[in-house]
Formats: sequence, C-alpha cells, structure tokens
Amino acid sequence: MDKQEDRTALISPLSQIAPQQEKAKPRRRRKKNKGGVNSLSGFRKRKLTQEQVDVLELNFGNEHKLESEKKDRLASELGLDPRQVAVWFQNRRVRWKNKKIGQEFSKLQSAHDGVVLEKCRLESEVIKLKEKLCEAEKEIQRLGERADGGASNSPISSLTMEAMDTHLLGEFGGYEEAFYIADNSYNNPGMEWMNLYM
DNA sequence: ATAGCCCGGGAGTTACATCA
DNA sequence: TTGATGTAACTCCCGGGCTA
Repeated sequence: MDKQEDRTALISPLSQIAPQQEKAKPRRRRKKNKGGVNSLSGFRKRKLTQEQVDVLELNFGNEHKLESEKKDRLASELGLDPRQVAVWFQNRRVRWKNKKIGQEFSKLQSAHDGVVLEKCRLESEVIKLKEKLCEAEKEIQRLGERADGGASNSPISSLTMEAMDTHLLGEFGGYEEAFYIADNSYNNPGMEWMNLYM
C-alpha cells in the first residue's frame, strides 16, 4: 500500500481545519471484501500455510523485527507479498507481547498470593500473642493484688507492671505501637503489600 | 534550523476462517 | 446455526531519517 497516498486520501477536511479538536475521531470502516479486490493482492484473506508459518516463526525466533531487505527476501522465498510478511511480523509481535504480559501477570499474582498467605499467618500470630499478653496481664494483676492486700497503687505493683511490660514488649516499647502497622493494614485487605512499591 | 516527504512500527479495529 | 476465538489485514498516528 502506498502510505503517502493513503494518508492524503484519508485526511478529512475537518481534521485539516482543527486537528487538535478531533479527540475521538471515528475510524473509517473497512469495506467487506467478498471476493473483491483489496489493497494487497486482490484475493480474499487466506490462512498462511503451515510451512509459511513455520519459516516465519523461525525468523521471528531469530529477531522480532525485519530489515526491509530481509523482509523482501523472505517474502519471495515464501511466495508472499512483502507487506504480508510485515503484517505477520507486526501481529506476531503483538501476540508475543500479550503472552509476555500474561506471564508477568501470573508471576505477580502468585507472588501476591504468597504475600497474602504470609499476612494471614502473621495476623494469626498477632492474635495469639495478644491473647498471651492478656493472660500475662491478668496474672500480674492477680499477683499484685495478693501481694499488697488491696493497696493497688503500691510502688511494688507498679514496678512489677513496668518490668513486665519491658520484658514482654522489648524494643517496641508498648503494644499499642507494636500492633499499629498490623491494625492499620486492615484498611485495604490483600493490597497493602502494594504500598511497599509506592 | 526547518519543512516536507517517506518509511516503519505500535495500537486499536475489522473482517474472515475455523471450531465446538 | 451460532457464538467464541484466532488471525490476516486495515486505519490512524507518531517518530526518525533524509533532503532540498
């Protein structure tokens, strides 16, 4: 197809006046080709033979883009129009790209699933630890009450509590802070891992 | 520097073939 | 027969190379 002829023929008077305003320009509808003449070779669309496809695939395996010279050579070798070869390579690149995107998607999906699984595991661990902490606090309370015989504000009981807190919570300094991240992550279940990359 | 032409490629679409 | 799917071919647009 003659590109230049094609281009000038397709420019509408409207687009010549205000090309920027033509945001959603309706595409020209292609005519049906019931045995008629098309721009390629005058034949209806036909499937390439397996042999032609094999050779094209072989060449595509070597390089995804063809130089003009090689395209012509390949076309005459296969008895095709050079444009057919160009179109085949173009469509093949699209299929290849879509396949790659699909594979990338699968990889990300399984990684995501793994992260979600780990999140669940950590959450249940947090629940268990919270239960343990609760039990420990009750135990401290009981011991404190027994020790001072009802004087709840004694120096001993508050000291014991402090010591227990430090012992149990270590570097976090307090369980409110320790569980802040975990609690916050409930806002967006399953997607919070995305924040790592944002 | 720049305007115009030519060419190839990407993206999106359409028409046709094939198959369940 | 019909709807889904695959694919050849088309349209539109853009960017790069060349040249006058």
